[in-house]
Amino acid sequence: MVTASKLPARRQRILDFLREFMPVNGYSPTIREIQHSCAISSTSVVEYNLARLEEGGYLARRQDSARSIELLDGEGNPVSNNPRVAVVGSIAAGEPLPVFSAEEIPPVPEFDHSIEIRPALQRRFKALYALQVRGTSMIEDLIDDGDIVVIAPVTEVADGDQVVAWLRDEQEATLKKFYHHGDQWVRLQPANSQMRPMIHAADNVEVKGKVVEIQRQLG
Amino acid sequence: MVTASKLPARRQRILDFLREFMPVNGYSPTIREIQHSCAISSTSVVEYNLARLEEGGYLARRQDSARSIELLDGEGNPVSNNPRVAVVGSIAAGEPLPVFSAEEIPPVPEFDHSIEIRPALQRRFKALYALQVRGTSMIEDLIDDGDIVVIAPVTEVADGDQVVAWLRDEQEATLKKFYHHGDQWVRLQPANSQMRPMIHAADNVEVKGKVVEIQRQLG
DNA sequence: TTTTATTTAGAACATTCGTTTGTACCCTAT
DNA sequence: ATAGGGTACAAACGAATGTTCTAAATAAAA
Repeated sequence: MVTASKLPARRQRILDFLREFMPVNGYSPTIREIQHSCAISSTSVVEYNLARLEEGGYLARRQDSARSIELLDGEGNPVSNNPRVAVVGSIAAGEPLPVFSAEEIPPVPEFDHSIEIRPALQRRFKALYALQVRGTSMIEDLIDDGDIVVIAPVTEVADGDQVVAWLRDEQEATLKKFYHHGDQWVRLQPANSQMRPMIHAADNVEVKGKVVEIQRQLG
Repeated sequence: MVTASKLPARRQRILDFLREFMPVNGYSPTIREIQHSCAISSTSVVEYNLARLEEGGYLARRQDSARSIELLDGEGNPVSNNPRVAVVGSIAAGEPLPVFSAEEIPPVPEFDHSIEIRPALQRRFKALYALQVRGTSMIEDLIDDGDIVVIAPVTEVADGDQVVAWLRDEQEATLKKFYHHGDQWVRLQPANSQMRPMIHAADNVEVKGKVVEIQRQLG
């Protein structure tokens, strides 16, 4: 039985991470994945807290078995884990995206906002996240203001792909169509005839991922 | 693509074991568990056959990751209780839709084509189906030629909803935006300024459902 | 404060488990 | 027969991953 008492911060953070990770990925993280995602110095700390959580009825594990954590509900039944991805922020042409200020895609976003995705998507790509589109720079590709795009963090993209491009010098992320432009340059093209394509030095452009799904709010 | 050809006995046995083990346990067995359960002398034989099964589209695995086997169906989609809806046909302005010649939405379509949807959708609506859009009559609502729209078979719709409307007299189904037009009339409006709205007698228009999701094929 | 329980830390260990390599077997077609 | 593809075997490797131990730090209780 899950007691309602408050958990220590560390333990709560681990639990939060599990509740985010497992629906998104469809499988359990390893102890070391928990360790790194929760900024814990030792696997033994993770092990210790997992043991406490198991005692508390929050989860169950199999002995000696990799990726065997199962989240439980208040009655000790396994909780369903439909795939979700976190909406980690918004993106638009030229608008800075502080989330990407480092080079990493945020593994544990503080957002409590996530969207459900088709299970097929999570299988095709290792990690996914979502961004809400601001503005109509991709309107001719039928991506509207307010739409949510699901991003696969791939670095290899083909011409014409809709990509999240990180501009190193400008420290900005933008959603654009990607085209090679000679060897040393890339063209980032809005899907909006009122906006100009931007040519950038290839080494100033870091492709953070590409759009693999668009979700629109419908009545 | 899964070929219909018969598998070697060993390989079939492995597949059978997976299909029995995974739904029951909710997770994938390891190579060595397969090995022992199928009385195989070496892990490399399991590995070899798993590779063949993966090539054949029977399953998918993650590289270097324990317990990562996932079973797939004939279309490379996951075998699971993940919600799917049948793509029962295509729809466009003025184009007949024989599927609706009767009044029923086909509950168990013979189609071999279906798409996966977010589980949340299935929870919200009782029955769902999908149509592939032909033409650009809804382009200004960002529904493109080739897009697949998921339809919830509701009869009550609000002005502005994107609906599948069945025209009794014309025996046609069309995808349009729906507006009341006085008491006895409805206006079916394309989202395309080059096309005209159509005014119909209310009792000639049968709303078959409304669009609740749009899926677009992306690279 | 003193005492006790809880939590964190670091390191090493042991096992699990996917992967690779080399060889042999068994068919079928040439 | 022989060559080649498909399959099976055995062994070993190495990375991934759960486990354990000891000590220190911290929080809670007395």
